[in-house]
Amino acid sequence: MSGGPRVRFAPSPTGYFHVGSARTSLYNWLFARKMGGTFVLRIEDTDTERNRREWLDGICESMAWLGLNWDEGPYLQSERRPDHIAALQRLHSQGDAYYCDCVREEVDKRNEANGRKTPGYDGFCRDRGLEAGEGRALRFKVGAGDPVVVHDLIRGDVVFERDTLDDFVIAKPDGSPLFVLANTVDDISMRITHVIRGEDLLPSTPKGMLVYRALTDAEYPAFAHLPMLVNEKRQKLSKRRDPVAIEDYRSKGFLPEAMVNYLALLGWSPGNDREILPLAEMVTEFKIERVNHSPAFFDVAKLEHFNGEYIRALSVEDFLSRAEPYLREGYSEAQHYVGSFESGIVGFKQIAPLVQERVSKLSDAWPMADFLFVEDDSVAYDSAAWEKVMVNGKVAAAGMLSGAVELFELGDWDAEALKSATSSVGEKLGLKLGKAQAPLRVAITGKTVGPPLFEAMVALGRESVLSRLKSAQEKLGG
RNA sequence: GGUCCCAUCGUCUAGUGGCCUAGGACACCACCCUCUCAAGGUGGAGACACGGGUUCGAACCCCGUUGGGACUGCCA
Repeated sequence: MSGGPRVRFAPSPTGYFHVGSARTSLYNWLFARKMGGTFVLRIEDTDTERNRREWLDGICESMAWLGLNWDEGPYLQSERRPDHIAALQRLHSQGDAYYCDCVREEVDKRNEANGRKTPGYDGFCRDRGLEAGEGRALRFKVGAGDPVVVHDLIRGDVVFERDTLDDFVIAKPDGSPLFVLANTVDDISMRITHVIRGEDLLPSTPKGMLVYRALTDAEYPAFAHLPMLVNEKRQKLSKRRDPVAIEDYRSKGFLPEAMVNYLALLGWSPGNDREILPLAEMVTEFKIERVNHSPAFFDVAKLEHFNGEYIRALSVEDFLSRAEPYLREGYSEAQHYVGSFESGIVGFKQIAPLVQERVSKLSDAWPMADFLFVEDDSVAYDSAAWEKVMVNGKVAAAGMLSGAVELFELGDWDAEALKSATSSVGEKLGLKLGKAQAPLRVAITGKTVGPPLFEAMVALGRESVLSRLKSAQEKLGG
């Protein structure tokens, strides 16, 4: 493939894969797919203090899970160090960079003494002609000249006067290249044509452009700065205080297609009133110019709704296979009272469609169906449910249980028959079906809510149901 | 403090000068459906931050104010 645009997603592996990073990655991916371009994955791991191999693996796994396949990479920025060093040397020898031995405190003190309004670096070492040495960082010389204009595909032109740009550091005293340098050098050598990234990087873009021009006459890449994702306090999502790890959403039972769909709509809309749309359609509809300017709140409630929609759209077989790992997890964490997983799953398969339309996350399946996995004498009664239905409504509950035990012994064992049997027991007690089924539900599932009761009874089998009704009777009587 | 970005219902958004008494979705409320819970259906409440311009006409264009945010690191 040549000729098409080249974009890159360039995360730094310093933690779990962030929903904001996922959104950035997705937009790059959509753009590349839409334009028939190339999507490059580049890992910016130059900060050796904070980077860890496991985070890198996490990024790759999460991207694969979301279906964001990359065409090149992952390239490790750390392995491109020779290129960066060469660029550094070239900038220095060209006179575009100089060594500086100022420390923070000195600069601050000078700025204060000079009453300088912009408290950044003051250019103290610019003309001192220092050579490389201990404690000497390399700074890029911004100098005078025309303002730097970032042509942003989303925001239009953003103008930066050069005197508002400090001479920024491009290499540490030990020679390590820093972000703006490494990032720019890599974009040049990877022939990146479109830089699509978070708005937090907008202030560093003019600096990158200066480095870019000092290193090559090639045309600048086009830039597109995506609006931030924010929390309820409208602040940039933070790994420390906000629930942002893609891994966590995955383990809670969110579907990758729902996640991608939701993320795509955070800052972009196809323009008609459609929200739920398949990936392929997002690709054809995607236009980077249509991305919003303002920050978006990551609303888990809406994500859950999307997830529910996607779960309900699954075939039953697909739902079953996707839900099974979550059932296994619930099962293994509840081992103190469960029976065999295999027998439970047999029952689950029978009511799967009924569960499917009631959950918004795959992890909701276990609490809704755990009664299928427990031994008949170990139903875990929810204490509030027992109190409300069995204790407060003791007379009705006792009547329902004994009536049901009597009727369920004989007769057809299907949902319709069980429903009418329950109705008739209820009628004798002056109870409508809604009230009548409650004690049976608690006796059988331990809860007041769950999948449709009569189908659940069928899945459980006559023997188990009778046994559970009798256990409840005993507990109630005793 | 400085530089830059942003501003439509609580939230995500549609809207690119007349189609807007501003549309959709989530959340919320009510009702219907109903064996519980969901799902579904119907209805409801709910927004153009403010002030000036420009124009026959402004949510849309310009300026200002206010508010929010990002950056301001020898992190990325």
